[in-house]
Amino acid sequence: MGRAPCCEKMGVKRGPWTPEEDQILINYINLYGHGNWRALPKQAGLLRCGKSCRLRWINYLRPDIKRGNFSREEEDTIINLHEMLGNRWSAIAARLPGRTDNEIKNVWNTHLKKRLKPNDNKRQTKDIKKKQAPMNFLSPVVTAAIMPGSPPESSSEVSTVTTSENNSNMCTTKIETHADRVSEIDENFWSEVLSADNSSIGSDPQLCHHYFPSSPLSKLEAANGYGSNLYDTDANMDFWYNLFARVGDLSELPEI
DNA sequence: AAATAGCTCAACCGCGGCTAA
DNA sequence: ATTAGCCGCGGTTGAGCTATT
Repeated sequence: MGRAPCCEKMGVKRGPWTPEEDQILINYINLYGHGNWRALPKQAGLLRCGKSCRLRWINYLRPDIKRGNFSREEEDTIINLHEMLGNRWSAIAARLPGRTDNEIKNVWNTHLKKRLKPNDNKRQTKDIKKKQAPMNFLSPVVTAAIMPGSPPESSSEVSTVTTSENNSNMCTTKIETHADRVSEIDENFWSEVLSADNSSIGSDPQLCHHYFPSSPLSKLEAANGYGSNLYDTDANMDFWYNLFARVGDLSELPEI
């Protein structure tokens, strides 16, 4: 059975929004919010379907929208995130404050895709190096635990073994890269991660779950629930990316 | 100046996920 | 367990703008 159309085609206006319609929508949402998009147009007195109203608000009228051209930093962020996430525009947008998924999708399709094409390989190498840069928001102790030596030369050299032990409140995680490159990370490591500054950390728990289903975090979570706190608070993509880049080949990150 | 090709981006479409009945 | 409705997402479209011929 097919789904009913989102709105009746008869009597519903389509196409570009007029300033008057914008104002009506803004006024209504400012007064009553947007609990029910489907009911909104009727209540606000707009001859639009709810979907159209939602789109207009999300992509254009929201007060926190950043207008104007993308900075070089924003473009680089999009490129990096796209490399990891693919066409998950909303996930990418979540990490670019003030930018919408639609806008990012447009920028990617019109500019960035073309820009990347000629020297894709060079770009990827550069980006991977960038991702493996030291994490300044962590202490030298933790950084050293994550980055015990130079990065592995090739994926074939890397073996990943992750274990976690739970002795009441004590939690120890071993990350082995080569057999001769073993780091022990004690509970101070995780405490430090938990207390890391939000502004520098950001959050993307979903991404961590996607990328690192068998990560130390997941194992910790299974062992004593410690990891679940991390997911709920400061799961930082770059941080985890760097961490697990140490224990596995970047190119072997699981597909989302 | 006119025609046309290329580009941009707001808006639409259809699908899948989620949830309540 | 099934169905219906809503929301959000990603892909696509097309009007309007700009550059080129």
